[in-house]
Amino acid sequence: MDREVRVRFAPSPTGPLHIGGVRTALYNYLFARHNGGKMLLRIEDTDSNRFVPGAEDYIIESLKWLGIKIDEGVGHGGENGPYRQSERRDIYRKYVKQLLDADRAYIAFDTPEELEAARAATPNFQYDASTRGSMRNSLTMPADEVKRLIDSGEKYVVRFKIEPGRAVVVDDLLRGKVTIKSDILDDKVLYKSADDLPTYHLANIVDDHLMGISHVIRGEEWLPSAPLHVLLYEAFGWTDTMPHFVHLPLLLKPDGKGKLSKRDGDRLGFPVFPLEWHDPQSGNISTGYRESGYLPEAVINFLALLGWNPGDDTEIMSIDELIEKFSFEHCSRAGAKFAYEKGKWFNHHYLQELDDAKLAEMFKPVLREHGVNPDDFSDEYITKVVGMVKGRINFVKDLWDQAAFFFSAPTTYDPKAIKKRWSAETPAIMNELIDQLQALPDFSSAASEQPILDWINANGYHMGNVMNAFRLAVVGECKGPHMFDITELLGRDETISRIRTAIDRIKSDEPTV
RNA sequence: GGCGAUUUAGUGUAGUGGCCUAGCACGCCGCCCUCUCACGGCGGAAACCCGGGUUCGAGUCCCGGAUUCGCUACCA
Repeated sequence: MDREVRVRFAPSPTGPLHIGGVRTALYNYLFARHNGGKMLLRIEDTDSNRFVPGAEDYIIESLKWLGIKIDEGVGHGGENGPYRQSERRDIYRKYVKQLLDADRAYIAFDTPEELEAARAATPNFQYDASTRGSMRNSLTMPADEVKRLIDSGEKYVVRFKIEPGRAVVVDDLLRGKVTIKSDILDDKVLYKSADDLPTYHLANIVDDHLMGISHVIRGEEWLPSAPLHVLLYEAFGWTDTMPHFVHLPLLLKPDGKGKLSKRDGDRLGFPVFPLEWHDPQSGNISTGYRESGYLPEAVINFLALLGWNPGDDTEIMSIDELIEKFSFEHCSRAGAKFAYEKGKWFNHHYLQELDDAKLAEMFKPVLREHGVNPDDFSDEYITKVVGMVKGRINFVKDLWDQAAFFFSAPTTYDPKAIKKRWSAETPAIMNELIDQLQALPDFSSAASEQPILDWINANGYHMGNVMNAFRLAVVGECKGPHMFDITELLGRDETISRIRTAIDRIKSDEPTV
């Protein structure tokens, strides 16, 4: 394997990039970088019917957000272009002709209706050596008739002529040699005159060859057609430079059966696309990992481990570490259920490593969404808040649930907490507490905690009840960081004001027990 | 139906014939910490698809079955 490593990610612009496609791109990228090779991005838009505007830009932006860098290809320049298949018609035409001239392919005029009829008539109909003799093609029709039909504008396709009786071997780096009998292959359509475009199979082989691809790393759904591709390389006489194949296992539904689909994400509550997608046809909006608050490094780390491992127990890895450790030696061959719960954990982990000030910046838009103007608070204040509560979040937006009380006084009080911690004597004790707080020479957490605790003990009050009533008054419920860290940040005036409000409201709004 | 791939706890996985009384992580449960919720620390329940073989010895090798997934288009 002395050849320069060149891999490609070749999606179709038929919609947003699926998370499974992202993983394929990632493995391509990791493998290329690990071996000092190049990663190309090719857009396979040979199906004009399924083209979706915006999909191409979406793919490019997604890869960029994730940090998967493209060396060559659509949107990135390079010397082997064009990298968009719809712009390579001249090239494909030439190679189709080559196959036709060599008698390795033929022209077929059968209409979709005729094909359907043939399939209906014969149980396991397949357009191959056993049936092509009875179809309308250049093998069964006189040459001048073929020419006349073409000249008259009759639509036709070019089919690959597969000879039966051969054992075709695909050498897959992950699965070893996979052998298939050529008899079960059908005469695949390579080119359609209707839109003057090749199908995937032809375009793929021609482009991979011309672009010097050394390794074809793609999803397992391509394994069945890999023998066809091998045959195509043979027909073109390119076997000596045929790329190595790697067919990656698929991403499966977290529950149930089958491969992961967009519906699963909607149903179970997780994104299946890297970025938010606005469907141009339906107008529907699908959320993305980015918009859902995932960090790209978390998505990358999580995805990398879905079907691959470094050979030891290491789980937290930066993209550079992944590149360093990546190899197909440690790839699994079975499909992996999409363990999105673990994805959340990765995000939690990477969020903890983020600088508090950076997290605070990311929190500001969330504050605005909840009607809080972050400019009303200092960056220092928001940063401190974030530092206090970030340990309990999986997403940036979770910060609001944990820290809302730092930005506005509670307006309601958790009824269960009231029942448990707010008795008839509580208001009096809270009033005493106000006096104590007022008397504190230093309101900092470190300096205020002990005096207050001492006061509680000296009066024989119940520690849990007093502290939780205090917390209930300030926070609105029994949760949150260390009480005195909260009050230090809030300040003496705000703290006392909240206690007063609570004494007032809890007494009047909620019947005390 | 045909063809191919696949199979370790609920999930992602380690394991390349003895070091496996099967490891790690997520999730779950418990304990500790504690004014609360978390975090963290400690601990727990939980797996080699089944059946044959080969071998002194099999999660690891061979055969058969089952399972699951994919493909079976003028889609990729």
